[in-house]
Amino acid sequence: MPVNLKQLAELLGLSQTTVSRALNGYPEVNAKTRQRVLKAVRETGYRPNRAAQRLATGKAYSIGLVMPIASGIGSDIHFGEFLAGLAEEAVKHDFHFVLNPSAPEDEEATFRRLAASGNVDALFLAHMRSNDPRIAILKSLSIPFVVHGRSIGGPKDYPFLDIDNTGAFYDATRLLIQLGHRRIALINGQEHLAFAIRRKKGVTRALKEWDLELDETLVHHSVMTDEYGYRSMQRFLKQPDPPTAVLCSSTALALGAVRAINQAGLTVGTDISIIAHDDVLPMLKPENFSVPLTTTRSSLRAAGARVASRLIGGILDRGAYPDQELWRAELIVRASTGPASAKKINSRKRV
Amino acid sequence: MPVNLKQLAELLGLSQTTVSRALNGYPEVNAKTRQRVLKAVRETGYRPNRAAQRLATGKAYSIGLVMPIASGIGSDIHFGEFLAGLAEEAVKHDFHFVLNPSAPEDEEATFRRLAASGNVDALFLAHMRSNDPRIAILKSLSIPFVVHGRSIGGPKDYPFLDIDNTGAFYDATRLLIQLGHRRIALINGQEHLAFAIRRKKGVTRALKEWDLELDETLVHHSVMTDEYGYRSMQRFLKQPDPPTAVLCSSTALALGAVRAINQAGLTVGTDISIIAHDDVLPMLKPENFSVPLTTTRSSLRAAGARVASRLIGGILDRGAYPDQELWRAELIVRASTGPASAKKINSRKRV
DNA sequence: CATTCCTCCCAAAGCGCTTTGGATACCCTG
DNA sequence: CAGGGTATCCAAAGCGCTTTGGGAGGAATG
Repeated sequence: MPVNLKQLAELLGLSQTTVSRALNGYPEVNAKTRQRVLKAVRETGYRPNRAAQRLATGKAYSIGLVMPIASGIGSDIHFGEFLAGLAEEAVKHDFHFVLNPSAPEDEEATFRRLAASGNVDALFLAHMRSNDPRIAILKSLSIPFVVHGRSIGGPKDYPFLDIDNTGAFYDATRLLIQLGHRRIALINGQEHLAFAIRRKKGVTRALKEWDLELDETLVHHSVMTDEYGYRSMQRFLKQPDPPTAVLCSSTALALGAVRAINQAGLTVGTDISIIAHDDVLPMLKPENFSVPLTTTRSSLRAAGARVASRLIGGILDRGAYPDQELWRAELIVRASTGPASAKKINSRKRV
Repeated sequence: MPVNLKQLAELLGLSQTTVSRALNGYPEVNAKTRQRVLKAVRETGYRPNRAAQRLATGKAYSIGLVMPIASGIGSDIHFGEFLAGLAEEAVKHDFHFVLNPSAPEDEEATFRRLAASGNVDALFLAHMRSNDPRIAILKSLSIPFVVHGRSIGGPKDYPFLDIDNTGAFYDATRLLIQLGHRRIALINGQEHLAFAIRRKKGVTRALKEWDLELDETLVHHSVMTDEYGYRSMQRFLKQPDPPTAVLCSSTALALGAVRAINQAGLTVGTDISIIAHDDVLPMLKPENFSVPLTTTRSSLRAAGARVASRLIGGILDRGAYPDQELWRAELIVRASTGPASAKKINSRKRV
């Protein structure tokens, strides 16, 4: 038997209007009265009825999530982690989700349906590609949205939260170069994804500053699972002139890469250096690697929470959030990076 | 400018009452009238306002999801797949989700809060353990729920959807035994999870029928990732008397196991047989393995959809669903199973 | 023919909140 | 002391649906 606004108002000897206004921060209510109201709320445990608020305000108090069910995305470990961040924040504000599993070819229709339904106040978007067409669609539907990541090319006037992928991989590459590495490999995410393109750009840029060039045979793109990390590294090591250092776009990839390295009889950090991007997945901590991993770190869950904050803030029009945010990833040096070994790697394999 | 009930009623020259009843399947409305109403709905594209329905009925039209954020569960690939099934069905009925990320120790509090909030009509529960305490909690909160999986021990009178894990692994083991295998290994999910316990039981039972015993050194429990499959298999192969067949609790585990097998210079299907449980993950199809995988198959996404159906059906009290369902997994024989090789496996390694 | 019983429909009262459009009292100006 | 602000509060009208409590009309019953 939760108490409702009417009862609360009676209890206080006030009108519903005043109580409502006190709670929603309107100015035309005496400070003392507001305190009384707040106190009564605490004592009675009053919680406004969301259904009634929805009806009265026309807001849905929920955010739409188009869940990609394409191969290797929806079931991706990163998705769950980001979602946890989103949900963590949403639950604080009593926001709901409308989860829409959707194949890539149906996405546009899904957006339209969702926008027209009035069931969501805002949408969230991820897995940006270059010239991603979804941004234009969402704009034309004039429904608020926040993108996680950034497209490449096309208009830039849309709200997003991204990390500085170029910068992160530039920094990482720079570190490797300073340690004397010249043959640097990259095990990256899928080629069409914006973050992967930017990370590669970061590597290229750093190399160019030292008059080095990125060897395309030392770049692999794939779904970011441990298995592909293993395969890629294995193939790199088989090359006539294998890399002395490798950058991985995720700790999962790094896990596989490390295994391939060990299996080749090499040691991470001395024979070959490795830096991974760390999304701070609870199940895959870089400090727990047999050789603790040097990483560029940025919490995916924190990003999820922040996106949720911005979406919710926008809906409640509380507080002014920046429209575009670019988070800088931290470069954290651990034991997996060391000076380029003089020893020729392939010679080892012939033992 | 969506049309609402009032306008629709005016358009039809009927009262809101009658239109509402026509739409909600009440008997006291003439069949012809109902047809007229339905036709008008189609033409106008009328969709009842969910917020208003919520308020009027007191139902939330949404289901609560306690998302485990414990290590290796929330970010599990299987979670995403199940969730996609849930959402797929929910979206058809315009149901929302309340996602609650929660650490295991906070789960009880989360349940209470959720039940008291009135924000959800029903809850969904998964990752059953033996004597899982959460069932009793949910019962005491008297909120409808459906469990995916089943506890082991404790009262059995709660609604669930499970697959016959014991049966599936019994069948699989039987097949292996019939093919002449005697040393059979099991790479299983985490030890405390009910499905893993049951699968092991299935193996044990089948072996016992042939007067064989499950060698505990041939059983590994772990998070079901490709990496652990690899590690487990590697260790099995190093044993003095390695298995000639192995059962994997997921295709991800099998992926790793296959790699270990190949790496040892052995061939799947001839030197060593392998059967995996297949949750039908779009990114990991058993038929696409280098040697197509024999599996026990049961779609996780279908299970998600079914659980959603039952939850939603229960809320709308439409249709009678069985309270407890046990799905039988299909045993699908492909090329990864063959007669036990006469060749001693370890001898190969010494070449 | 009077009565009862269906069948089919309607008016109106909520559900619990927000918001509009005043009121009232008090304080300042000039 | 009249006129104009200002600060603070309230009554009531929705939001769009469901549901209660009839009520009219015709068929069936006695």
